[in-house]
Amino acid sequence: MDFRQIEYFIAVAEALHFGRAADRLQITQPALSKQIASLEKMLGVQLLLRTKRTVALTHAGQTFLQQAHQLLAQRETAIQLTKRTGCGDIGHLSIGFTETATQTILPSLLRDFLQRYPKVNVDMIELATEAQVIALNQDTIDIAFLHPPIDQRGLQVRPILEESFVAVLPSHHPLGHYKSIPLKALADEPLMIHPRQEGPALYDGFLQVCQMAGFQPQIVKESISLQTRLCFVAAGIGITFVSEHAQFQVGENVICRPIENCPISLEFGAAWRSRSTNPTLRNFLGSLFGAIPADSFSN
Amino acid sequence: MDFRQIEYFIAVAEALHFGRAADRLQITQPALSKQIASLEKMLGVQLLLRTKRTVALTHAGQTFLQQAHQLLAQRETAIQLTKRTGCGDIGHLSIGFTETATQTILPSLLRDFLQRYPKVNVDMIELATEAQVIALNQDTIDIAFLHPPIDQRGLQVRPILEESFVAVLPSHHPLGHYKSIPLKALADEPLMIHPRQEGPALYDGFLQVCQMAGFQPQIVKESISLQTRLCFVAAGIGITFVSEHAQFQVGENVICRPIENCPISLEFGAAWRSRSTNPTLRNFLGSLFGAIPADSFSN
DNA sequence: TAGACTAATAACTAGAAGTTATCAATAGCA
DNA sequence: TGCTATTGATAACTTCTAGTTATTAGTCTA
Repeated sequence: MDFRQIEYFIAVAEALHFGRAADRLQITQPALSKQIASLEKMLGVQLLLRTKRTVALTHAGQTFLQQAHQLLAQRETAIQLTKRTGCGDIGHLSIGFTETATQTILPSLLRDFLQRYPKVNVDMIELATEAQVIALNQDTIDIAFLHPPIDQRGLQVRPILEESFVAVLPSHHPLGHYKSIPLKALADEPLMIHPRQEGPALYDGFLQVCQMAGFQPQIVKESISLQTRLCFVAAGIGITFVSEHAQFQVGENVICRPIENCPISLEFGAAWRSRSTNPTLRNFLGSLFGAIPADSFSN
Repeated sequence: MDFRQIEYFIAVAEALHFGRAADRLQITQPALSKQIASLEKMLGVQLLLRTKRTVALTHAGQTFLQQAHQLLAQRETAIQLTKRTGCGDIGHLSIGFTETATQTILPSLLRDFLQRYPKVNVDMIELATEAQVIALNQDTIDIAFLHPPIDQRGLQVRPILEESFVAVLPSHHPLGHYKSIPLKALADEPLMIHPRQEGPALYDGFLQVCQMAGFQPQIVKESISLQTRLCFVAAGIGITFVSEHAQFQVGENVICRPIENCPISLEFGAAWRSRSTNPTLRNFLGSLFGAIPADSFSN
């Protein structure tokens, strides 16, 4: 039994006339008669009651007609689902991200993407940069929003923005008088920073900048949690740093000031597997960059 | 897209190897490659990622694989439903019947039939003989249990049993002394009987038998309801008749006695359309008669 | 770097589906 | 009653599609 016979049977069952059904199918009547006969033979059941003048459905024919319609409908569904999966209209996209993403591009990006592709099932997983690289290589996420540099083997990386940092001081700290704090003014201040392993590039970069300015920073506390560090600042224990995008969420009793001539910054970018075959990723990159970047999927 | 391509794709998707899939399908590898290529072309989507050494499913291919399995399953369902409808394993049977049927064959017949054909949806409609003949001709019932004679045009009729009647007397009526009442003894008794239009054959037959015995019966009441007539009997108003099958349900204060040499009887039989195409009817006749009667469906 | 492996391609063959011509049975009509 | 139009089945033939064999072109492994 193939779809040809199913379509032919529906035509005969609806016309109840072999000649007219054949016309509708753009074939000749003997071809139709033969196909219906072979369908009946295959099923071992008579579907049509033919006299020399009339055609009628048997009970089995009525049952088969209903099933035939269902089969055609399901074929159409299968075709549409497959096509739409192929072009990324339907599918699954796993996004890894750091906090920076939620403070910058991710909200509007997601809104745009889901407005254009509402049937895509999006998963969001907050992960540190290192964990995202692992997740990309394990194919558990399709795209990562992270802080380069990273091991790029098999990955495409594109910069999105560069974050500069501002100093966070206790409200009444003397350095608060500066509109923008000279870097050297931090030489004698107790500083709090994130642990090196949570972001070695930024950590090392900061130390290097201080050395170039001629001093060794006094790091009194290393804490991964920005919230913890902000508490210590509010308590007057020291000074910390926050990305410029987060400076309006630092809370009470502290103030933010830019640092003069400070080239410390944190790269922020997107990365994905060069060999990714997820069609929704292509569309997501379109939403992200306005167009799909050249060589997005070359090795 | 036909079922051949669907089966071929499933084989490749499961083997992830064109050569081995072709072996399993008992065709050669180029034939398989061509069919898959034409399926992809028809869908406008790549289903498989081929390198010169490996084959893998794309996301669209995974979607299609799932749909493909569903399509094959539904084809199988369609075939089975149609076959089972054709042989009467599945279907719908409407049975018309009179009270006699429920008092005699119908309970055990239905039990047997439904035990053998549990998927058949049986409708039971209690109708008078005349109404059943109309219902048969309108195809609203498939088989009738009724009281011949009827207009047999286009119908097959088979006798099932012949009901004889017993007299119902008040408990202390003098005729109660007879073990079996002579017909002539009813000559002077007030009799109650059903209205002629509710069963003309039986009504006329009774009058004829009395005339042949040399008297004109005194009919004092005509009531369709047996219950009404039994009440009047219990009240001593007269005598009525009940089919022998119903004589143990007549209730209090009345007694039943056979009538001697009384050839009044009510035929009871089954009727169905000669041209019926309902396969469940064939099986029902098998349960009813032990075998399907010869010429059941000839004109 | 040679050889094994694997999917694609090309040319050819076989089989299934379609076409034309015709038949046989029936219904409607004169 | 006989004539004609209608309609599905059948037979013989043609066309198109699926399958076969032989070969090619990349890859991976030893």
